[in-house]
Amino acid sequence: MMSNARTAYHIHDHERCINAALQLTRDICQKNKVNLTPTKEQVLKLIWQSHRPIGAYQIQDQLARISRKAVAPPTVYRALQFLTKLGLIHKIPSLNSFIGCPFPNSPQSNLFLICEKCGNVAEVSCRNVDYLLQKTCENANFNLNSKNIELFGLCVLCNESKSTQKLAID
Amino acid sequence: MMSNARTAYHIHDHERCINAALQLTRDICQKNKVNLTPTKEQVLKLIWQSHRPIGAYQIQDQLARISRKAVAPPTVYRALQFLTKLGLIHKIPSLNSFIGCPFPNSPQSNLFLICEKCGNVAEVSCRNVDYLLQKTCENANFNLNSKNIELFGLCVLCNESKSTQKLAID
DNA sequence: TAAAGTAATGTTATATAATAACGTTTAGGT
DNA sequence: ACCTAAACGTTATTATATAACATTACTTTA
Repeated sequence: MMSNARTAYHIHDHERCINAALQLTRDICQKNKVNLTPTKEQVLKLIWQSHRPIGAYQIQDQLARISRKAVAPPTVYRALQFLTKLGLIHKIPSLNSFIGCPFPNSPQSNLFLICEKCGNVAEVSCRNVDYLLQKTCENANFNLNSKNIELFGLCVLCNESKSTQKLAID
Repeated sequence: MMSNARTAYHIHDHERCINAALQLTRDICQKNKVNLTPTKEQVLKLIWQSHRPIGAYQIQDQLARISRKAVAPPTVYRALQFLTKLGLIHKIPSLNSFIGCPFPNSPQSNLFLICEKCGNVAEVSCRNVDYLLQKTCENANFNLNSKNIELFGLCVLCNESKSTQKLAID
């Protein structure tokens, strides 16, 4: 089982998360012979600025601020599509927003642990879950291709300080 | 394990699905002492017209046609919220659309088997999956509240006739 | 190096999905 | 008949996403 729940839900050196993601991204782009343009890299960085998923239009705003010029939605959505195809980011459909993938090379598909209080999302990659879901689908004669698994609840920190903590906002 | 995959993905007497859903709905509304108004019942029927999820604006169109007058989005969304709260329908976030719940009384949360070809969706309620996900969350110190599990693939029929079948549209 | 090709980006418009805010109607209860 | 609360209507707006086409920039090869 792989998971970034330990870092995502605790105080940590987030620069390391960002750098790791960037490095992985560059590797993967090179392997796939695709071009990581400045805009795309900037979008990736914006997504990785925290462990909270970010919406396309928030990205648009921030990108416009950084680049000091107007940015239209297609620019953002193109970058999002590019990064999604490579497995570098994921869309969380129930939140209409996007999060960086901590282990884009993982063969398993991923669960999202979505903290309803602080908004942070951790990703878990688990063979047992994959196996059981595969079996469940076979029972139903369903030929499984892909999954989106969103689990909502409270992360460690928010759970410990249920009443005192507020929704963390940048 | 409960599942409506057998009916959802096969030719069947769909009137029975509709009637069962209506009966359950009336029971549940009575139990909860809430009022199933004609509009809400009509929306439920529209959602249950097939095993394919339907969007809010499709519901709007059809509702307007049936009632022979203009229907605004809030009317639809109110009905959707009402039915969702009672567990009678589910939103499938990745499709921005809504599907009737075949067993609203089930204590487990549900998996959606989404056929990417015909668009039909079956629901599966499975204790093992629930248990394993609960355990997985405990490992991550995550206090699980609710889930959205969307599985994409091919249903029996579409899988058997991969090349011949088209996307079924009403 | 000029021309052609292709990848990336810009631009404008529009489609699609959801909600806010407030006014009106209507169905019981007294 | 009158009051109240729930349901519904209405208008406007916000949020999310994509279509279609123009332009730029980079590459490659004649």
